[in-house]
Amino acid sequence: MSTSSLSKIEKQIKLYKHGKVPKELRIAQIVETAKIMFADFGYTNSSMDELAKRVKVSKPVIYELVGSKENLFKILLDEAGKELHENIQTAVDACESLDNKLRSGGLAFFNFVKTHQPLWLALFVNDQGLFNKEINLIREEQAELVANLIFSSNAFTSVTPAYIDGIAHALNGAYEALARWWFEHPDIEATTLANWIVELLLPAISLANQQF
Amino acid sequence: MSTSSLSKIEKQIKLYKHGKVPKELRIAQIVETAKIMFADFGYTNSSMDELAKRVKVSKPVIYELVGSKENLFKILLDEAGKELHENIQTAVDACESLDNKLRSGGLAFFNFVKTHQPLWLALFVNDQGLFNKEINLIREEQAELVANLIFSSNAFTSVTPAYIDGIAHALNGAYEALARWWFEHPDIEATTLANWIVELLLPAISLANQQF
DNA sequence: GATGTAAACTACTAATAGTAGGTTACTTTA
DNA sequence: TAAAGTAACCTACTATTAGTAGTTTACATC
Repeated sequence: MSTSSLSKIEKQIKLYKHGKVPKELRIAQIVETAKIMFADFGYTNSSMDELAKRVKVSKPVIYELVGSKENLFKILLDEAGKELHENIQTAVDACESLDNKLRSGGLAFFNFVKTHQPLWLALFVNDQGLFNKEINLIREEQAELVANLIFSSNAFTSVTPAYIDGIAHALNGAYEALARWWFEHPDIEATTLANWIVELLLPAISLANQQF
Repeated sequence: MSTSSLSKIEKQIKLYKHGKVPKELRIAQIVETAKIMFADFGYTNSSMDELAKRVKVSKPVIYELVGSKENLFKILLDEAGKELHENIQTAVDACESLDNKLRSGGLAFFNFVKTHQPLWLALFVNDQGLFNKEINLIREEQAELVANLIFSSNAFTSVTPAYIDGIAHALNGAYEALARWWFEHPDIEATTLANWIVELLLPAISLANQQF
């Protein structure tokens, strides 16, 4: 193991010979280590005992400094959420036209996801491994249904299978998100929601149908 | 408490005086009870001890019949997934035109979510209560960004605030879903993904701009 | 060198997923 | 109808893990 594999924080910690490290630095180390663990194992499968072991400190130190496992996760969520938001905002602001803003903002989002890979999964998707397989299977079924619907007959004939599959998943995600949003706006009718998405999609579909 | 509050399964179980109930019926009772608990408390906060207590049976019986907590959850996921899929398929098949199929399928989805309320949350969204507040906050921020982008200037001027907010969340959900899908199709470029969604949205936006 | 305090420790509790091995009520067979 | 077999169920445990009470140690300051 070369010294260069140590993070800035780890190097700073090595300077304290007898192991007593100032609060702020230790917090940074705990958060950094937890980030790795959550990304690697997910929330449930990351244990505070293991975290303490990695930080080479006893458990009460962890609890004194970050409060609880839940809170630790929230710290990381908050951090990542802020970074994500800033990235997209910057990308959007850098463009003039609406379509370029949209393209650029979307790209910033996907780049964020890519650079943070497993952490993004652990933070924003679900507890890793437990039921993702099953839920993804259901989503796959739903997406297939959507794909057959939208991309049947004459629409979108000149388009790749990957595009069809991807857009079907995207639409499915739009429905899921709208359903979650609905929980906080329960006064709205189900038919209204269904119409909203139809209105959003029909222009694109009509356009595709005209093109053949 | 009136007898009518008992489910079919509970009534059947009452017929067995000495408490020894056939396997199949006991399994049905366990699954039914677990469904209520997961919906009420979420996965993590539902304990197998409590489940055993409610079913009025010892824990090993539960484990003998359904294997594990994870498996129990998967049984419910599978059940709900199948029902959801059938509902939508039926609704789609009942219509002729594309836009009616889309409307009808969407409605079936939202109706499923509504009738199953807390169970849908527990099964498809996330472990209840833990981080939903924080994740929703981040989503709220993202949606606001999207809303400002899409619905700024002259587009969609004749539209309600609820529509704007809802569609912004839907779009945000589309991006999230596409990112998840991307994990299984890593060969695709981020710019491609960004373009896909722009292409899907631009026709609707252009149309809205023409209308004013 | 004595004193205050920040940083850390040992050794627990409580909750909970899962199990080993034994018991009880019902069924079948002679 | 008594013995044998078995399906349903039980008591009493283990292991893991989030979180805590109370104590000790290294260092700075006087």
